[in-house]
Amino acid sequence: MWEGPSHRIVGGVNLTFASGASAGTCANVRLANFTEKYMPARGLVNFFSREKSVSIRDLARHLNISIGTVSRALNGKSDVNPETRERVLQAAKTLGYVPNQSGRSLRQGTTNTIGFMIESTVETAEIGDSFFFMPVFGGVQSVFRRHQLDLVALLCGTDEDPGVYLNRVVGRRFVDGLIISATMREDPRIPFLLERKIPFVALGRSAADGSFPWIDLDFEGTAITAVTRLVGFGHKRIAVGVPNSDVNLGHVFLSGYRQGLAKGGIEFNPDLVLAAPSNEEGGYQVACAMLEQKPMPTAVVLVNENMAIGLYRRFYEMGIHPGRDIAVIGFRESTQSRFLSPTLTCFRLSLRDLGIKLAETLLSTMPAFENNYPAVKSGIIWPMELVVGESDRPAP
Amino acid sequence: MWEGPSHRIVGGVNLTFASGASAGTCANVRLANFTEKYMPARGLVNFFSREKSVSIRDLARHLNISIGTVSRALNGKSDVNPETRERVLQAAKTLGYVPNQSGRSLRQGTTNTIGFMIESTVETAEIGDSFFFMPVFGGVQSVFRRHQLDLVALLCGTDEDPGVYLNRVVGRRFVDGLIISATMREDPRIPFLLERKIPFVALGRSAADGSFPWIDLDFEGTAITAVTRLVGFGHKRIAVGVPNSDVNLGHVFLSGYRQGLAKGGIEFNPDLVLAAPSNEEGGYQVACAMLEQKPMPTAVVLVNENMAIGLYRRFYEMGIHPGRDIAVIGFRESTQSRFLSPTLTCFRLSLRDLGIKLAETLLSTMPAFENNYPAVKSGIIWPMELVVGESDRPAP
DNA sequence: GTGAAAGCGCTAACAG
DNA sequence: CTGTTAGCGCTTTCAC
Repeated sequence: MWEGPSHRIVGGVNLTFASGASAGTCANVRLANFTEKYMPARGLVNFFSREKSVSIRDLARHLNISIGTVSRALNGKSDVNPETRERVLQAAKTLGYVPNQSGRSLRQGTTNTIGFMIESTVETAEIGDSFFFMPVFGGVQSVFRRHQLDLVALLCGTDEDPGVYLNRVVGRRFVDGLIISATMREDPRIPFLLERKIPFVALGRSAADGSFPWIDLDFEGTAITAVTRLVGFGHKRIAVGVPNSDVNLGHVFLSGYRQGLAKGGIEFNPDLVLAAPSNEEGGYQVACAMLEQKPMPTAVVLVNENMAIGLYRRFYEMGIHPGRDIAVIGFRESTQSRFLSPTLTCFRLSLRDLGIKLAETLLSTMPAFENNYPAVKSGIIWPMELVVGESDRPAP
Repeated sequence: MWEGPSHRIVGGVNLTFASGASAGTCANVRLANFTEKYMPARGLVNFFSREKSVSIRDLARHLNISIGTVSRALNGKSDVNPETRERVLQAAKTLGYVPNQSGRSLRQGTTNTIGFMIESTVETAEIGDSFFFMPVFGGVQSVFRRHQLDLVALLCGTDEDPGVYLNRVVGRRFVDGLIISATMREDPRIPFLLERKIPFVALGRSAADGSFPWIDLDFEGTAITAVTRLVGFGHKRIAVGVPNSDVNLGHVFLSGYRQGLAKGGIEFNPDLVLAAPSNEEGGYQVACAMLEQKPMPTAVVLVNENMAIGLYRRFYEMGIHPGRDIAVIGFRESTQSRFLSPTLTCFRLSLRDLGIKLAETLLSTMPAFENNYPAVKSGIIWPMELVVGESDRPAP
């Protein structure tokens, strides 16, 4: 993992400073030497029929043994002659046999597939950049592979109700378990899954009555840390950018913001709570709202790092420089936040580790795997460490 | 769709200018009023058993008719008494019946599921930001919904070979069709899918011998347009940032770059071709490489808009301002490129429409749907229109 | 217009 | 250790 030297990591008691003002490294630039031209496509063939694939019966016939034995050999059952097993495995390989999942699922009642439900609506995609999800997926998969489980992302379209979608997915027995994200404050998916006894874990808390397995980023802690840091710099008017949807993390973040203020002896001012979409445009709007206030806040804490880009832009248009004229603390460290100018003060976490924990938590709730994973006793709040950038240095 | 007024859209013969220097809008900022604190989770219940779901047999028993009739009623067959159908539908609703997909698939040989294969490796995720994929997914789904097809994203992990993964997905009969992305110059997935006669469409050309259905962004045309524009501004030393992987779009983009140079009467200089990862860090590296050259190129064309962020950063560190001291043209217009400072000159496309076309192209190759969709005669190059930002105005 | 029955590919139970 | 068989849930003949 590449790390920009201009960030100082502040985690727990450790405080490290890096030298230099450079955000990146110049290593690994290679000159390309592509000379060939791409080949234009010719006419298209038609795809009329799917080839019949080889079934377990074909395999058995080919080996002149029964399908039961083949099945047992393939599934690693103990009561099968090693030599026979070898022959079966060999034949399976040469014939290109892959078990039909529908057949297995129908028989076993499991699909060996886990779904990660992500919503593609703009509003709910609070943490929805793929450079968020991709490493999380990677971590999840690294665990699932050990158990021959496949991960698929379930894409609930904009024009479909998440509840209806979930009902279909669950009813069809499409997956053995679910990871849900973008948890709402009141999220009907949770009682639904609990009632159906579908194993699941939520990426994000909710306010739902009744408990369920979840992991959430430390929105509360980061907000407290950020506000406390700004108060320490002498800031008094600290704005906060929160989502304008009912996604629960907004409530949690705001709670932390208020706790941080209280800790610093500063009175909460509702006018400084600015709700906007958790993206670049939302950040632009937050900056606009700040500019209208008199006196203008001297600092702002954002629930989402993408907001920083739009916020920077609006301030840039006004000749206001973050880190010089105003203090900005973003949320999650991302490639972008490292390469912004000025680099963004924000919080770091290992998305891959988060994915691993999500997977382990899910498996601990599944009958087939619970022996391998200790039951999670309660929700998990994922710690994040402060990464000091250039955007929040000045005291007012 | 929100549109930043500072961009002038230049598409075909139309040329529109917007006034003002603002990149965004201040509308729709709402003050939040979240007062309640989130509820902490209590202890966890254990999830030991999945509830037995209602089968078609249960439904039949409940209605005192045969399962065959129930099936026909649910599937909209004509030879069923309207009254009976009504009773069945009603009962299905009240009992919460959802057909088991494995049963259907086993019987019908289709899964009613389409897979969109995305690779989570950093290197291959050339166009891998979710604000790319999400709208594409949305478009795809809007078409699939008409045919009761579900879209799932197939996540090929970093530690798994795409070929092995694809083989498993296909062999298991997990999906009826596939959309593959991040097409490599020589992509073994393509002959594999062609040979197995699995319906698919590729997002991205390849150099593969033999034809197949694909849609690709106009990397060639955009490169030509960008270079021609820069040449028109008087630039002579124009660098190009391309991917450092074998993803085919790099070759195509470079081809367009060379064509643009040739058109402008400028000799191709291999030293100006800079290969780097298609992300912020890569852009940083490209800027580094440019800074080392003497004389420094006066303009640069990037194959990926994320590179612009890192490139901006490196130039910022050196006090070099894009749009004033150097000309930058990025690739795809994104929320980020609109909110960068200066805004990025780049190219616009409708990702949703792209998704729609992908879906339609795929369906045209599937026996069950080909009647509804005209066969695509060859690969499709998706047009993009120039969006003039602030990053490329000056002639040197 | 409906019921009965076969069978998709697979695994598990049981008999030998 | 291996073969036989039942049956997972569903759709689709075919008979009536």
